[in-house]
Amino acid sequence: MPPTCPHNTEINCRDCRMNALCLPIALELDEVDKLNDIIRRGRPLHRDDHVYDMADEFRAVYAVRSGCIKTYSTDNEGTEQVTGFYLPGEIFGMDGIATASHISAAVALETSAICEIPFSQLEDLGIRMPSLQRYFLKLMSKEIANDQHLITLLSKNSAQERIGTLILSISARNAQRNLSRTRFRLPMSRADIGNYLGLTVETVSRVFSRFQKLDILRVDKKEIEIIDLTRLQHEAGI
Amino acid sequence: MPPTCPHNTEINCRDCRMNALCLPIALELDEVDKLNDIIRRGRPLHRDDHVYDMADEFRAVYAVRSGCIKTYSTDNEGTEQVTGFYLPGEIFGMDGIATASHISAAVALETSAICEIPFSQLEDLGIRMPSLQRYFLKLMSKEIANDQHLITLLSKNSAQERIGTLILSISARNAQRNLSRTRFRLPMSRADIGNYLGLTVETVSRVFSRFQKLDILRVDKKEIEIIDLTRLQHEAGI
DNA sequence: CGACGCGTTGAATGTTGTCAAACCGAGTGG
DNA sequence: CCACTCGGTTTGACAACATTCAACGCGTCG
Repeated sequence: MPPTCPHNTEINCRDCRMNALCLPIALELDEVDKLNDIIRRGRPLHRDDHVYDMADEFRAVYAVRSGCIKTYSTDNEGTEQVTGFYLPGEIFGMDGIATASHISAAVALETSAICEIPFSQLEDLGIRMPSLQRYFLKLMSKEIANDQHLITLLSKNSAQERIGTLILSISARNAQRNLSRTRFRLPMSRADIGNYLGLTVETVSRVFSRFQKLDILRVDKKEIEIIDLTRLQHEAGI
Repeated sequence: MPPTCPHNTEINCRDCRMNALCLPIALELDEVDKLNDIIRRGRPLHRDDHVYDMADEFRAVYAVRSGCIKTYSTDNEGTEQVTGFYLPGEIFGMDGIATASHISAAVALETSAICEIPFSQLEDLGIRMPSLQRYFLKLMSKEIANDQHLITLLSKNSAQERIGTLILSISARNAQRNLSRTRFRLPMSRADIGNYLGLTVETVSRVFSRFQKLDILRVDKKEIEIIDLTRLQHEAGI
């Protein structure tokens, strides 16, 4: 395996191809090495492997190196609420800080590699490296901002707008990683999309069909091609 | 004015009647004094006075000492999304950390007193007082948890359940401040409630009427009395 | 007094959910 | 090799809940 292969356990932050998106972006090179020293990289996760479960003790936050992680919570009646999809370069697991135990679960949607960042060590490092501390606060604040965008989406927008917005979000995040903005594979099922956006599977399916009929998207199972980006933005209300 | 009057500008954290809910809860007495030194208390805000506007430079976070603060964001078409209601003892304004400018606005719903906590000084203090740093991270994490509860509410619950849950939330937060759990005044308008919960004013009004007809609530404009708490919890899906 | 903001109520409309059926591809076992 | 199941997806018909549009009541303030 070349050193930059995302599934490689031996990789370090300095060489990781995500270091322009991930925590290292805030750090000087020597600081990156200190961060690298506390990070634990396990073997790749397979589909349906859990990173943590609801109510698990909170010990670490995580960075996605490859694949896709879904976070969700379950209420007392057992119904799931998907709270986020995390792509390479993104950090998840910050929900547990307040209560010392996770209020959501995290599961791999496909074969994924993640970096585990033990929180107590990250806190210690933050005290010695204010830029890291500040960047971590920024990350949490960004998480709040994301959640509030989702709240607005759920509160104000139609099924079509919600789904259009999600596709555009994934497209933009792919572009950040120098992947195609217009052709990609959705890592999540229709059920996950519907759950995340407060819609039924049937509605999700119908909206995909409508977008296809309107020549805005070409949809083949999970493969998506955005044919008319402008019109998709318009239908998404952007 | 007695020293504990919530509108008193001269009050300090040590004597503030909210110190069992607010940031001081994490601190030793001498640390509270250090925190107190950086806090700025302006004159009380009146209804519709803004604490900050969208896109204002992020300089501070804020604690509510009395009254009620509403946060909201506005999209490019000018439609508002209410993102939160903050009661005494609660902290708001953390949305701006990521972007250095606020992504929402904060406005007083009634005469309110707030404490301004300059963020750069809070950061400095946090480096010297790890317990403060940790508690602030907890606060942000709690904000994330709140947002995710709202996401679930919007995504999965009916109008009746959403409104019931909001009333129960305000009731519980009142109880924390040793106010009545069953009789209180809603500080926000029907429009704000609807906006927050993704419903129209008419729907909010209808649900209040239904709860009243079912002898679960007694509603008189903004005055609320919870007559049957158990049944309200049931209707709210709890 | 009249205008206005806010809240309530009614009737009609519509988007989305529910229920049911069928499809499709992948994997399994006879 | 084929029939089979199974999960995920699609489509249709119908029902339900919330929205929309409209009217009205009530209190406040100029």
